[in-house]
Amino acid sequence: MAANKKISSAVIRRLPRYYRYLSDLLNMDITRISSKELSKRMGITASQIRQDLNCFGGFGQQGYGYNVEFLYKEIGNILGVNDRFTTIIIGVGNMGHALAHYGNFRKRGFDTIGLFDVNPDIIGQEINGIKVMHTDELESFVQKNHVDIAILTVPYEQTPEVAEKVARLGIKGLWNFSPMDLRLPYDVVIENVHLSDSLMVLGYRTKEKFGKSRK
Amino acid sequence: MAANKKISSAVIRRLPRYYRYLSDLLNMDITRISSKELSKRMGITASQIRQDLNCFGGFGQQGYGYNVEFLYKEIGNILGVNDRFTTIIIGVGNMGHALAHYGNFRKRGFDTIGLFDVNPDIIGQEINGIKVMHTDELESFVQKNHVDIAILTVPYEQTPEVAEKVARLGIKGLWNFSPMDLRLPYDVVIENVHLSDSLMVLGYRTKEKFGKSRK
DNA sequence: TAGATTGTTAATCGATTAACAATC
DNA sequence: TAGATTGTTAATCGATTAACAATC
Repeated sequence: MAANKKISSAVIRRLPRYYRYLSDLLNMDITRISSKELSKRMGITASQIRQDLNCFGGFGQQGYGYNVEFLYKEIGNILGVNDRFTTIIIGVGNMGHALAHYGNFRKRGFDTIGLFDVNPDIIGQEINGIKVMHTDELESFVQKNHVDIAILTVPYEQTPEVAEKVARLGIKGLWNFSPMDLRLPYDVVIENVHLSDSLMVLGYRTKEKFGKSRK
Repeated sequence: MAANKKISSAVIRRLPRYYRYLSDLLNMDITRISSKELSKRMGITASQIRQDLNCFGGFGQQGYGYNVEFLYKEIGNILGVNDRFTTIIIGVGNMGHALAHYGNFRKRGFDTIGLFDVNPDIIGQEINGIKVMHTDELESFVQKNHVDIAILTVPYEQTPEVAEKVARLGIKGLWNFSPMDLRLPYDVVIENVHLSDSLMVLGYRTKEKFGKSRK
């Protein structure tokens, strides 16, 4: 039976990964799995799997392992898949556009309910049944609709300003795609997606492993 | 003077972040910075900064700190910004499209030299001066052009197959946007960008911190 | 029951932080 | 020179792994 110690960031970041693997197992009609077998599939230790899961509860059974469907649902609940988070996308450029089209988020518990931009060419366009509104309408929209998470895909220079505005309106989660670390004087959870950082790490590792000769 | 011990993943992942902050300092015409001052800006300890940098060399000077421009260039070199990595994008859907347009990669050392898709409506389109080719032309393209990194933005089901093809052609770096962990029987460096995972972590943290009442 | 596998405690490993001598 | 700040070693902290009693 799990205690409620502070759960570390490392553990939390592994949860979506467990969720994906369990989803795959379900699709393969596998009904039970041991930490040992799962460890082989995921490339992590069985010990870590059991430790991680026991942060949240005893989901397994001695001598049996874990019931895949049960564990899948439990992790889904921990992650809030059934809580349904409402999201808005601010900045419907190429990246915002791509995210608006990405169907996978819905399966994971996120419903996009608003799109915002300042470009008149884009405003009024409909994506996945949602009309792009002018960012000026953001405030009244947020007053009428509960918004959990704002996805920020605005140009670099505008990011701090828009982020502050969003935080001031009381939105509690912020998914930031700009290559800057936001720090806000508001009580907001921020998750950064620094794509260039990720690419640079890949470049470094490729170079480190295979060298880099050509210009 | 740094030894050449194995540099940990944690350190490497911080390099692009240092690079960004140094770039900002340069833009603010700040010529020197101490680890203490940088630590305040970045929200990490000065000790960590000095430890990290000393994995690669003694870039500072006692009593002075670090020369911003020099350090910026050194980290740039470590990351390979001047080595110029060539990249191709496979799958020019919404995400591939967004990445093809994203100018930031060039500044960080990456040149997109090829775009590939199988959709006849997309093939022949030009993005940033590059024509989208059919994926069938991939092999001959890679034989004629040195490609360091393949960016995979193909649909979920096709990802393993395309990844394998790319690896077989000798491409050494693979940036994967599909929500699956690729494992290949080839010597390839893989960096995953699991956007839904990141969003789920944000959802979890928002819920954890502020609760989640509404459906 | 015997075998398997969990939940959990203890041991290990690695990363972060603190401290300080070296030195600009 | 005196003050500041690095580079680096040592101490601490936290995360991962190992071990095993509990138990299905």
